Amino acid sequence: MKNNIEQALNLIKRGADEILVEDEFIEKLKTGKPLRVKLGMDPTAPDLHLGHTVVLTKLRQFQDLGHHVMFLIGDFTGMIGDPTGKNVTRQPLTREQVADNAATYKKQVCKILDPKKTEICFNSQWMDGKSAVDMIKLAASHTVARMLERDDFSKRYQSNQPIAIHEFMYPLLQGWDSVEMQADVELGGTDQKFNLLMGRELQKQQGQTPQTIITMPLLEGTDGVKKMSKSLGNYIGIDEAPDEMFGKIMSISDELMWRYYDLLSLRSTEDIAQLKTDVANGINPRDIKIKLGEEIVGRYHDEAAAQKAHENFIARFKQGAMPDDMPEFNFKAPTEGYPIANLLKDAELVPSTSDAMRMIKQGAVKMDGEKVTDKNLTITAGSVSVYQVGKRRFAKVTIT
RNA sequence: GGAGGGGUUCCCGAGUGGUCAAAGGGAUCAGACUGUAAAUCUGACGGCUCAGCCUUCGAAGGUUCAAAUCCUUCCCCCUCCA
Repeated sequence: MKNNIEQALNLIKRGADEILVEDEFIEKLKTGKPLRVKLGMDPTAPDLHLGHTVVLTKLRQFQDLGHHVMFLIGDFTGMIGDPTGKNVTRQPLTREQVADNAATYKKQVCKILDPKKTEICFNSQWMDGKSAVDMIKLAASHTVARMLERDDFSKRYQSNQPIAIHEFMYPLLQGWDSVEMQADVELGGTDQKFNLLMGRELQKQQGQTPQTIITMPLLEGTDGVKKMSKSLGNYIGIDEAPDEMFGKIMSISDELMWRYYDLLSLRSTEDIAQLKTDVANGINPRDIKIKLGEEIVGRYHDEAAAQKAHENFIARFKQGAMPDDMPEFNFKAPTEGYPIANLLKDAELVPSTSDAMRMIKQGAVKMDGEKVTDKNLTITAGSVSVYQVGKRRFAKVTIT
């Protein structure tokens, strides 16, 4: 029994940034009762990438350990918007936007969590019924000075950026959710620490045992340095096509792969340790990365898609095969023929004819598998060929 | 309100009248190699009807044979003081 707890603790701690308070958490585990584990998300942009799934994966691990998982969709708080201090006060979402996003969220989240074992909550459920008096009571529970401890509030305050009064309510409301949900554990990103701690405070005030908070680090993007984000273009979206997803995972460095294993894989900690040993003993890290790729693609698509993505990858990059399907184009040639540079540009293989010229110079362009060396080449009507730029860009072009 | 600093090609950042399509780094792309779309090395990296031409250095004007660099006005950011 003691061993079980240790194993569970190890799994939970894997990749986690902080567990507050760990001793309390161990005590909770020792009771053997399923813990009520909370994760809240704002239904803002429902376009998830792997970075967002780090906390969800942790939640899934809890689920697998037999705990009760509650996924909270902050449809009420979403109308305020977590004041992340990105710079200015956020535009509140409308009810409709929130409802739309919430539905998308639910669908995507079920790819990671076991839907049958997941309780989905909406905080409008208890917040809508709150009176003005309740709200004032809640607001009275903490001081402005305490709120200003929050990093982004203090930064904004110091730099004379506006902080609307209602933004102070956000952490309180999030904390109140924990009270309503009687959470034993709450997960969040490292940036959520303040809000998570607020839950502990409010729970204590209400005579509940304060929740354990577990913060998860921000996942590095495919570049291995900056955090994964859409705007940096280093993300892997969970809606991406299998081949693309698999390829992107294969493109991460061998080093970063272990980070992804820790934070995204549902494999046991022992299993991962074994993989590390294997690599140390000379197994090609590529093969270990393939396993990761298959797991991830399998989760967001299915087993067959994962298998196929793997095969396609091997075929294309190891054996230089062409992909099964590629974009097709139909162009009308002028009498003197279609200049190759324009063809490549029009087929969206390169962004400009200048780039096409460069690619030809660098020997990156192939027409039906033959390297193109003449940049003044023109294609005459009646030609149907496959054009390739680099290893990854293909297009089938018919000239009429 | 006062004083000062700054806006350069995707990002950071050099560049104070011609040798500037603009150093260097990052990102990206390509080639080689390989163990992979890892790592490493090499190269490319504004556009075009591409050995030539055209357009860029916050915006608009101006000086000059010649301006990212000088002048004028405007817009925007930052630091310090009040």
